[in-house]
Amino acid sequence: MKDSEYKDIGKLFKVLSDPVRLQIIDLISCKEMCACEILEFLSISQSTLSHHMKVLKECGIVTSRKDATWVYYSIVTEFINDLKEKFNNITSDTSDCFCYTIKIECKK
Amino acid sequence: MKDSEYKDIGKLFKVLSDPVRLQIIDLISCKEMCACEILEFLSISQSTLSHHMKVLKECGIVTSRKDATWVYYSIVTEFINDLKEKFNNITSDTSDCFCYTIKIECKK
DNA sequence: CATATATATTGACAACTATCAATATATTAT
DNA sequence: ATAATATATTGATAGTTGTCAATATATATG
Repeated sequence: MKDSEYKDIGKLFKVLSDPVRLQIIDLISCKEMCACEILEFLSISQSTLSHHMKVLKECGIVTSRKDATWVYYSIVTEFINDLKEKFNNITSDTSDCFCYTIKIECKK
Repeated sequence: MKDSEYKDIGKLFKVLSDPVRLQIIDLISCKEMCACEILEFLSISQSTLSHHMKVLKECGIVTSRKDATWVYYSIVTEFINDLKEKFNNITSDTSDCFCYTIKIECKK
């Protein structure tokens, strides 16, 4: 696995490291919700929610569609599954770990 | 799911959000390694590695055993699996999502 | 005891970010 | 047109953290 891939996966985990964003994901994984509906469940300001939704969208975890004044958000399941698979890869003994491809000189 | 649970899971994802720590996990998921061996694979200082190993240990993802001057690190698989399960819970429509337990007043 | 190696800790600094109030934009209803 | 509602953007701020050099501690070896 390349350096850049660890960075990319790290960025996604960074997005998932915020408890509010985890709550949002939990909510919209049950059903599609508009921002004002999500906001009712949380105790944050509207601008903060808007910020979180932007972060979730920009990284690919969430998608949205606009209907009149409302913006409906939902989870991109394939994207999440892809991340899960990559994490499985990292946490198990797989041949594409860079410990098999990089030669090191260890004095041990 | 309680507020504190989202916080706890968020903290674990925070730990996983660093690309260097992801590399370390990838390495030691292949086989147990001592710090100096891990260091050979990475381009960071020894003190930085020590810091990362402390973070990984303190959150429960990694465990260690000391043998002479060497400290050997390995993954706590059950812990990782537990996190994966919790993430599956968050990213799917499950009855313990707080959208089912909290009553909201939405004008929609 | 002295030297070398392995690991941990401390302190400092730069970079990042979650949050809010205020404001802006867009759409609907009256 | 005006008011109300939904969402986004713009600073500003406070808190967090990854990194390194320097230092400390621990163990083995000669």
